[in-house]
Amino acid sequence: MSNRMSVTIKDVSKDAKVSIKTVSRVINNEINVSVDTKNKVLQSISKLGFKPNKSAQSLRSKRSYMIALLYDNPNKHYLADIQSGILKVCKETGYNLVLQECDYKNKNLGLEIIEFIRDFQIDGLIVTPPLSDMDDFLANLVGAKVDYSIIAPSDKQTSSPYVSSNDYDASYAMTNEIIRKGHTNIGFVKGHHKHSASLLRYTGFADALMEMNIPINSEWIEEGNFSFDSGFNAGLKILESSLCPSVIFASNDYMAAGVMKAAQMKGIQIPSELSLIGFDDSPIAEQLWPSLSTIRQPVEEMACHAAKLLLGTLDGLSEKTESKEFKSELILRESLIRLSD
Amino acid sequence: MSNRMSVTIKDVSKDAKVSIKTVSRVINNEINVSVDTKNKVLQSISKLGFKPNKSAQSLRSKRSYMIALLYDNPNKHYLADIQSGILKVCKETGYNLVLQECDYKNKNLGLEIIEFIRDFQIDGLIVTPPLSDMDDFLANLVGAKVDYSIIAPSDKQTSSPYVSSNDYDASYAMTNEIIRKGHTNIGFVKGHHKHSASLLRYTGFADALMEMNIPINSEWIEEGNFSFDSGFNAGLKILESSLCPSVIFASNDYMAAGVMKAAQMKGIQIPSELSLIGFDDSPIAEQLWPSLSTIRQPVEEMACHAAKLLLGTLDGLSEKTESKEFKSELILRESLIRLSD
DNA sequence: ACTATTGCTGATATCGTTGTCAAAGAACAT
DNA sequence: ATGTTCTTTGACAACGATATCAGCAATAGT
Repeated sequence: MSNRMSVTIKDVSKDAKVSIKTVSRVINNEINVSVDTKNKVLQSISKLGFKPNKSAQSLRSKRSYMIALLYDNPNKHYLADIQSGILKVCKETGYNLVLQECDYKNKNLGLEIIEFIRDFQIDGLIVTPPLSDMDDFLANLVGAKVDYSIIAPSDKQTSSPYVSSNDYDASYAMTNEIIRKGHTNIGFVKGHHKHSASLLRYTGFADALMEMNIPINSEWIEEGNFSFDSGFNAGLKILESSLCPSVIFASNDYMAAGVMKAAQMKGIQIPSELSLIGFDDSPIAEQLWPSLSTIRQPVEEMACHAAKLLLGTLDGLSEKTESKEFKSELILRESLIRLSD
Repeated sequence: MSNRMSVTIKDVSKDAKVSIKTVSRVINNEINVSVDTKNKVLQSISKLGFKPNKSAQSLRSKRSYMIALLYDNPNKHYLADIQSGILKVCKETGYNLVLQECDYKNKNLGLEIIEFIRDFQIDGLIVTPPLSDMDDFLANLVGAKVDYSIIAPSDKQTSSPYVSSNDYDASYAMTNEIIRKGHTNIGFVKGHHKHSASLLRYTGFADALMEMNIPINSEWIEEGNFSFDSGFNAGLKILESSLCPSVIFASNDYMAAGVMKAAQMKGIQIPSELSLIGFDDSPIAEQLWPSLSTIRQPVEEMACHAAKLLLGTLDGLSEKTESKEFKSELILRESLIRLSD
């Protein structure tokens, strides 16, 4: 480590000829410090290059300046985007991010997380799906007075700060786009039923069909779990139906990629014989051939906002950030074609 | 937060009827504590559910029990694997991981990282490529007496603890496999020249060809930067050569996927007209159709080991872990076929 | 028997902050 | 002039651990 003796609040107080408490007041932006003294202190701080010692602050104030990201999500790109969004805010505010992988099936998860928070004095949590959909887990947190913000909650009536996306609307809009392109035989691969997004995406799809009086063929509806393999299996099943759909809409890109592989193995040409739609605009959407039409969510921005929400409730000071719903964007690529009938 | 008053070393000392220093000795596994007192103390600790306060420990001992992962790598799967490996070790040892994204082109990176370490009292670093290949950056760390371990260093003579993989051997072995399958017209997409792995992978390839007296056609050698797009462009170039190779070996799976897309767009059938090889066994290798033959590195295990190396040097106590080279494994899938000539 | 060494223990200082509380001075009301 | 309030400031305790050093008992060495 650096062997250079570090500058403490004491050195600053000596240099500025004030008490250490006054320096502390300046650091923490407390009121009741005259402009003159404040300037004097600030000058000494920058002159000496003083940085408050986090451990001491943490010990005394019971705050660690660390927040934790809770996740149990197999989608690494999603997580990576979430992480970068949060890290951006952390960097600005001097907070630190620690990662905590969870097992959503673990019955003791609530207690374990609360213990983790107590051990490391974690200031707050950012909770991602599917944990964000587990109401009893969240209730545990509330009970222990843990601060947190939620990404993509199931229940937007929640009193907790959250960011969400318009899964329903996006799915509805994409389905309309599919119909506009002349398709009426439409398959759908649902996501994992534990994720609230799964239902929203399916409902948006189903409602759009219903409004256009297009019947749903239950042979063409399968449930996956957002993984490539589950998409592959769903694809095989659907493509073995008596009559094949002309397009399959999967609830995320990985499952769509799975469907694509299933089709290719069966010798079905994409997109000429089968159009394909994904969700999320993962990198793989662009890397497949033909490239996937999909729906882009601003995941990184959402995470950014979630972090701001959390830090806003932590520092009572900073201006309150509000919960927010983010809008998705349809991305039309090669995998969806107009049906020439 | 939990409003329950937490148990301190003082409570334990009172309960066990010893001094706080003795409790501290037990916690830290110091010598010179009699078995009797040690047991008494341990009993009180578990009875009261005492957990040492990290901030206080950190303040007094100048150790934060936090290590940082330094990265500037666009491959999110790779990073995710690295992270899980490190987290596994952290969980066992009570350390915490913080993430630090870097910009390898930043001239001040060394100084900034040293400042970061000082601010947060980070105990040590795990350095990943391409940062692990920047000798002047590493020299900075050494100069500031920062502890670190390296993943995939360029220079294995280094005195710093490292984990590496046998890139050269793996590439050599795969090339032999290609030749054994009857191919002699072989293209290669190099990786980013800043990564030491790029050279190793290429040299293994080139040496294998040379030994079999197979000439290298420079029209078929392109350089990418490990991204999908760079692979796509390299693929386009190679496939516009006067004569096409029967197989292209790319230095990672994303570039191989790019080559595949380029081939498909040109109407070249894979694998019947062109075989394809990747490197890394990223998830995409299995998700493409046809699935990619590639080389699997035990990235997560490597990261695990790197973490152990670092923590080993931090705790002088724990048994010294040694630097280690990990072996890769050839994964043969659909994208490589035997040439019927 | 006497000193030197070793093993075990505890009183107290210390790390670098923030919290408590009281005091000094300015501003205002009476 | 006097009392009351408000603003600004500092002395000192406190957070919960580890570090220092001294003391005491037990063992070893002569």
